[in-house]
Amino acid sequence: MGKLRVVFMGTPVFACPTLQRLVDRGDEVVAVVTQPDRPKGRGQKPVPPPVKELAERHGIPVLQPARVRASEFVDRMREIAPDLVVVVAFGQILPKSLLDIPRYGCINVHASLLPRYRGAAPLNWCIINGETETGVTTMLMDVGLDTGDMLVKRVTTIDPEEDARSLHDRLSILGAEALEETLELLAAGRLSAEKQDDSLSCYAPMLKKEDGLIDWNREPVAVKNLVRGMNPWPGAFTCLDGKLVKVFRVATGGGIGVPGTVLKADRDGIEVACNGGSVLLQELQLEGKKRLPVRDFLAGCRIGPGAVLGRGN
RNA sequence: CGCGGGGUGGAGCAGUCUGGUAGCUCGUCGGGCUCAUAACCCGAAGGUCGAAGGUUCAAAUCCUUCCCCCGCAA
Repeated sequence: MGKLRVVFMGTPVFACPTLQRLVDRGDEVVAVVTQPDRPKGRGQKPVPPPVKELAERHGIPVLQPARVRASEFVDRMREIAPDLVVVVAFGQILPKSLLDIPRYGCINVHASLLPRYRGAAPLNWCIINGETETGVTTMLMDVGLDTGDMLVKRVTTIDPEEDARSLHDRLSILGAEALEETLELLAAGRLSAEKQDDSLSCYAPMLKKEDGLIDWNREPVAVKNLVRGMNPWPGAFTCLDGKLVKVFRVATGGGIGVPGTVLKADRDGIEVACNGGSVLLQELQLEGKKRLPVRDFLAGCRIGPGAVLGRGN
């Protein structure tokens, strides 16, 4: 098999290691497709996606269609005529007309062990649900959402203290490795596809802001999993005096009290009662303020036993 | 021009509306107590109040411009 003409489609940081791997391998990446520059952050200035910046550093032509379904874009892809399309966290659904273009199809790197956690935010939901194991799966894309036949899997364990940032970084590397293995198998003619068992599937929808609201009526470990799974983005949160407080790190404790009530506040953390135990807030951020370790947080913000979190807003 | 909060000793904050000696909780350093300590007691050092200009007898505080940080929204 000769050198493949590859088109890479991806958008956020998660996709970068895989693109970088393709470049390092010497694959012929003839174009990179990514989402349009979008207004971001304060000031709403349009910001280029991380994949675009990486592609430009390597001198790869970048396409940023608002809608990949648009016929102009599909036509453009037909002109480019790639042998293979690699998709990692692109952010748009590919229509059949596009999937049919490359001879070897469209291969997607997905951040879960399919068929579990299909969808946009698999790694966050894995942590939130307290999974102890996850991984990445490459698949031959079809028109469904993450329903394509599976090619290569890589498994990894989730440390009980690990948060979404750490898992994100690890899985983005694992994804690059899984894709590389997939391409090697493809080149060797030994790539085999396995159908997904739909009865075992579950979905991991895009995170919404309100998913981060801490429910103090849940068990300590559930609260901790939420905090881990939402760190660093979008962040688990609660309310104090009508103000938003983001919570980035907690430990579980054994204190008993009315859920949401502060039991004590010292250098070890702000201990908050929940269902059947307590949680110690160790890193938090008050609305409009900086993210702080609990020690610094308490230096300026007087909060003591009896205060109640989660009311208001 | 998307909306809003903020920049005050090393950290986090109060003080700004109603101009008039720079304050709190910590940390640091020195001393004391203690079997001991992250605990307690005594003492000390450390700040051109984000920057520049303006008003005033007098500006952290009022006015103007700029820089930086953060929450919301995307």
